[in-house]
Amino acid sequence: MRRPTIADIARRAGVSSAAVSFALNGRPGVSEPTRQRILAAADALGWQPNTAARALSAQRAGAVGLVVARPARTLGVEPFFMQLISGIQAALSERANALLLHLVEDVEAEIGLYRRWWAERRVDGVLLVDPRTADPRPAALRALGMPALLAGGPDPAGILPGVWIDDARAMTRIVTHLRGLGHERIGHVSGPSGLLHTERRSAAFRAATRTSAGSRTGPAAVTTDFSDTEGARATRSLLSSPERPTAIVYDNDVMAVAGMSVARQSGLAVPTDVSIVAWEDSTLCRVTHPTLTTLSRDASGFGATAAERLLALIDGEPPGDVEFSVPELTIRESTAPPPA
Amino acid sequence: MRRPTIADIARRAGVSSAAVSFALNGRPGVSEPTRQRILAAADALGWQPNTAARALSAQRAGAVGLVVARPARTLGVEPFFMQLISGIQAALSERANALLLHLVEDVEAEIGLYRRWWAERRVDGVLLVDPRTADPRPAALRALGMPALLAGGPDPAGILPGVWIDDARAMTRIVTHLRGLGHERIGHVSGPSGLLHTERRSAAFRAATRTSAGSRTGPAAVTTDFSDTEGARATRSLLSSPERPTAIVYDNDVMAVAGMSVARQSGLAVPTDVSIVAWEDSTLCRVTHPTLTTLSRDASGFGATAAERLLALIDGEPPGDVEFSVPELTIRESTAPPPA
DNA sequence: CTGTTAGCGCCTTCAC
DNA sequence: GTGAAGGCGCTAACAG
Repeated sequence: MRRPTIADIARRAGVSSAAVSFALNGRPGVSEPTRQRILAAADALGWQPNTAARALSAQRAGAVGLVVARPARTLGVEPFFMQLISGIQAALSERANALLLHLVEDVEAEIGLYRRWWAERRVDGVLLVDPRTADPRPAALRALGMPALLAGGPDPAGILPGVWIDDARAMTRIVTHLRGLGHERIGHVSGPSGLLHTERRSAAFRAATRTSAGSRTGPAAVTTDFSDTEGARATRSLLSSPERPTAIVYDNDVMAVAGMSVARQSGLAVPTDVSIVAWEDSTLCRVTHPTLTTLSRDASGFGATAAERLLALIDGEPPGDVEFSVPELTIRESTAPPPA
Repeated sequence: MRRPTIADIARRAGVSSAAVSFALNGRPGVSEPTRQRILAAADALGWQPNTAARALSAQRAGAVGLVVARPARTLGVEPFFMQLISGIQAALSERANALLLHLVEDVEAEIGLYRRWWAERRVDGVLLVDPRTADPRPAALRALGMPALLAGGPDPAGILPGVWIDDARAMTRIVTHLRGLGHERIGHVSGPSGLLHTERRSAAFRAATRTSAGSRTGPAAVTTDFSDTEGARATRSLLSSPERPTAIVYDNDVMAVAGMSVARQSGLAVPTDVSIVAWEDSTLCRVTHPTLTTLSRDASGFGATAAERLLALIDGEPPGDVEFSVPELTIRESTAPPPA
């Protein structure tokens, strides 16, 4: 049996298909009794709009895209992503939009995909994640004329509107906590320098650890590729420096765990000899001993906000940046006062 | 500037739009020189087919759906999922299909979404994951007449075709390895009993640990919800049982890590006093000390195979089950001969 | 207030 | 070989 169409409803209700369309979309043009009759008929038939037809007619795909240019391996370990997606969908579902997810190798492939999606009218807009310094994507998207929103930072190029979490204040919050415990030499194991949020955190770290006299109170920060291997290497480097830190802040959870192992192997106890803070809460941070003090973000809410903003953008509303809430610090067992 | 249409190409090449359609789809009806002229024109214009129009005309959405009914929290920690998605897309992209991903609360919501997607013609078919015992989904999908494929097991109801990884042989492989090291009392910390793959693993575990005399050689297996908390609890229970095992097999990585901590707190060394095997390799398994011996599956290849089968099903090819490769055992530091 | 009509962009039968 | 015409299902002008 064929799926019911508007024509079927029209026939059943004894009206024209235009009347049905009006009634279904709740707009003026039909009398109330007729509208009721039409709705009843549609309901009886179990009618649902055909996405393709609607998209063709409305010039709107009813879908937005999310492309991720990261190795799947890295993603799997980040609870942040799934939460983000979950939030994005909560917002999209409310407005009957779908999410197209695609994983690619690099930014070039990502741009290629945007080009294709836009030419095919497969999506109405896209959500960009992982903004980078010297990011080619905003300009490419502008050239395409494709609605897009940067989830993860304000666009330094000033091209795309963005939604972001305040990394700087989050970092300040962490450093304040450590300072409050009495730490003076704090280390930072950051992510790759090409990522914008990494840069923001590092800048904030430098600012927060600068003493009133103007000199820094800890060893230099170390950059990594976010992997456990580099997290371990960075930790070794910090712990063997002349100004050995009494606390270390890691830019993700995996590196924090790896770093904790290194500290222990070096004969240092956590948190007695060295305190550890991880950026991003996850199961991983709760199964270790000691459990980790972490920075917890509302990834889901962040995703929802980003999706809503994108939808508004697609609807032609004026673009605008939105700064999302500051993450909370969840204090667990890995942070304590420094050794006397 | 408007996006180019077939009519534009036709005008530019000086032919009818039907000729363009024939040329573009590589079917007879146009002379070779004309075809070339048309292709050149299309290329010059940067034409790409409009998905909505094509979908409407072809009665085919060019997209498949993947609904996941699990808390986002749980997913994030499973590298398996992202790898799976990555593989699915590799296969879909080749045939210009898109993937719609959606996370829901439970199986009822999942079925509701299938119903809507199908009524809206939003997707051409779906990939089901996490098959359960007494799973309502296959019957629901059959009632809808929606193409669907079970990724993760043969359908016990015999309704949907499936693609799966041989959990039984994988488990046998693990037990054989432990037996080879000399272990006789082996424990199993499994996932929730409602999941089919959990059931298969447990059954295989019971079969493999049964001695020739017919009695089992270890304590009873313990079921969990896959969380670190229950993994820890299960480990405590096993280690305090009268027949304390010298080796424990965990159904995921998070529980294995939690279990290792518990063992250590109980004063047992890993692997000297107790060996540990995790199901599913992940970063997590490599940042611990000792590093974990794990069962590594080709999630990406598995996803690609599943997607290909689904596409074939949508094309009307006869359904058929496919058993995917048996996972490899990656031997690391957490397994060793039992204490004498 | 209602109904007729003409597209949205693509594909495909059917005459030429 | 090629062109004209109609339909996929829905929406939006435009008359009635």
